[in-house]
Amino acid sequence: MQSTVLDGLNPEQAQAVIQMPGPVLVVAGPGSGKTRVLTSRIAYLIEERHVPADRILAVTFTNKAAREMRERVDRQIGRSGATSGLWMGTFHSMGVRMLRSDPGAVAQHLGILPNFVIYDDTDQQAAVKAAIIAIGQDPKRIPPRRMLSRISAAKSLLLTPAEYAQTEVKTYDDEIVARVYDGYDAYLRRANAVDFDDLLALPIRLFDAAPNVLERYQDRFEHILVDEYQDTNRVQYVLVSNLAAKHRNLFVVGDPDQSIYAWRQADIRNILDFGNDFPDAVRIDLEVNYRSTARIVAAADRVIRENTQRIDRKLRTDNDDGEPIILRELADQDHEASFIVSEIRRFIQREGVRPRDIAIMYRTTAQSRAIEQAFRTSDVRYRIVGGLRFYDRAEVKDVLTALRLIYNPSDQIAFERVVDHFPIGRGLGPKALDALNDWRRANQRSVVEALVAVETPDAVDGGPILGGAARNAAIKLGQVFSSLAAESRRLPIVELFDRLLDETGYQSAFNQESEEELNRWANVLELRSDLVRFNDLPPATALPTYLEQVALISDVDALNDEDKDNTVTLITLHSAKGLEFPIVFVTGVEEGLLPISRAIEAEHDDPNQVEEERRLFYVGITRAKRLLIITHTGHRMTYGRTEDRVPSRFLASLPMEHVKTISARSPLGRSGGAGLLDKARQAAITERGGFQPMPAASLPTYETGQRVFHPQFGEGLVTEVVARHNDQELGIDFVRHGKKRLLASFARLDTVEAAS
DNA sequence: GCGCGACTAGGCGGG
DNA sequence: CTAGTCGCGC
Repeated sequence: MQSTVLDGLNPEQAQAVIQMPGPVLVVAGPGSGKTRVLTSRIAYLIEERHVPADRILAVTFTNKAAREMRERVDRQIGRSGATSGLWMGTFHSMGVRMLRSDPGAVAQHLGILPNFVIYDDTDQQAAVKAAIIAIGQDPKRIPPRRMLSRISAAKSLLLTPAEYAQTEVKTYDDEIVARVYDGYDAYLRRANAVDFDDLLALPIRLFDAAPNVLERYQDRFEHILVDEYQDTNRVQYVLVSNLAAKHRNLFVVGDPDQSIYAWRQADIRNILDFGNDFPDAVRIDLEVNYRSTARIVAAADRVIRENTQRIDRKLRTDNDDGEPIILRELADQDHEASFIVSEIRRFIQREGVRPRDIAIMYRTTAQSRAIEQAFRTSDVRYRIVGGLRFYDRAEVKDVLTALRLIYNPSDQIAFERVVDHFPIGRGLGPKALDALNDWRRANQRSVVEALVAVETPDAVDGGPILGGAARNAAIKLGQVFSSLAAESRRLPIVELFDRLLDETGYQSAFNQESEEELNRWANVLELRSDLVRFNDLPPATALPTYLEQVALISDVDALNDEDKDNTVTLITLHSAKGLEFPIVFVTGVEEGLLPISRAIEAEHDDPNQVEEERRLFYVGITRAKRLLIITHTGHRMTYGRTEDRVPSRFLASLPMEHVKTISARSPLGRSGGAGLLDKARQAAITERGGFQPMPAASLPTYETGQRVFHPQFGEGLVTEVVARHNDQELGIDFVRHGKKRLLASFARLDTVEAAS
């Protein structure tokens, strides 16, 4: 049978598509066509093996990847809806779906009611903080952030608070973690909330308590496919191997060299030890890179080969050499930013490059600010992936949180946010909140029930006792939220939204005179139009569906495809995994940033962290298809302090025969000069106890035949040098702009040190 | 209980 | 630098 889904695949790819039954591990290098293999395999299962779509589970790293993969399979099969019934999504969306599918069992065995909400990072921190205070500790001495990552690590090992306390506590610090974990867990259960780790761990607990639920899934999922397997953690491994235990058709794809989430408890052993975990597994290597030029592939290969924790293999490609990799040193982050923007303008204007084909990558989100600034004063449009998400803006989060409280009246964090941020919460301070909270806990009621009981004391338990202003505020709040909760079951969601804003007086919190506040109000209205898409759903399901979608959305998911043609992408190296662009800038490749200082500090005890940083650089390099530009600076401002920067150690492994190096050599006349000159000036200041004019001798001198780089005209060759008192007049033949005559001191030239 | 200015501490990545 | 907390006067 000649199959169309195998057309155009190389032998290894084709084998990966058809290899079955049993476990399969595909080790797929960057650009080796792994997405294509995944979609082809799904199409093959459905079309050739006649596996019903609803008996396939495919796990992806982002929702966006799931969406795109589904579209591709549909297209490949040539029949829309061919994949309906197929489970495709992230581990987290799969987890929440499982918890929603068996509300009875979930309530009975896990004590979680069907209207549970998902806590995001901010909510989690607030809950941890409450737990720290509850055990009589000071959140300033015990940072919630640190506690949370310890708790997350414990959950990723499937340890309950009791198990953690019993087996993991060795120091006083561990003891604190154990107690905070216990309090945090209780807090979440009281609020009928789950966190991201719960979405993975709770299904497993459900399977333990109700084996029939697990069996149902085991029977159903004849084929399970997992993408980005190198970034799965212990819980995800347990989940997947449980689900695949019956049919054993587990197909995982990954690249150990692109494992960049160890900090999130991803365990590289999942992929390295796949053969031990599943002894009958077939391993297939995809090593041919179809994405990048040969120079880029060579650079990637050389960079990653320095790591010790890896499977030894060599990347290959049949692609052309392409253009040299550009390694550019700049004075500081502003110079770096303006260089990037001027290069991009040149690409767009002179070479007809589409903005969507360009990406700028960086290690930390803070680095995007300077670049964004440079874009703002240009005519080039850009978009930032990550950073402050729309849904994280204070005003948007306020309204979302209030919607959450309508849906789940036990949501303590949501309640406290409403009290703090809505006009209707005025009058309720810490004392009143304590009284409400004490009553609620003692009587096992929701926060909204506590509010209602203030006015109409419970026949059995009485009600919370509040005085004066607090009492009135609590009564009002109780009325509004209990009536909104009742309305939510019959009103279309947009009307519910309007009622919420109306009855909480939220609009009056914005000063309509101030431009900034009007802007924030506009965001609230944008949220409203976001809701319109859900307005046709039955009122009972619209709200939970919407809240869930917002909770599970990732930065990359939010990547707005509408105007992608006209925008350059600014993205962190982490978010860039899985994407590709013809032109890629990897910026800030400096010690302390890439590798990040924390990894360097830990290097002595744990070299793995620096290795992960190297993999991150590798991920960045391998995103580029045609042209790779790497930048680093001589000094950089961090927290208002300017620090000298040293080029990253990773740059040493670049194959110099494929790299064109341009280092900063900043003549007078440019603010914030770089490198040598600046150091000379620094020395002059310290030695003579004050600023001295630079001696004329330190002006850069040029010679004919020298290659130079101009921020506007690009690369050129010095053809003529005429001495002019303390300066030089230069004749330069620019590659793209022809001959120009420039004065050395004003030309802002850099020298090109190595060319190819 | 609220709103303001002063202060300090964090210092990365994200479903 | 920036966000979040503290402590004051109202």
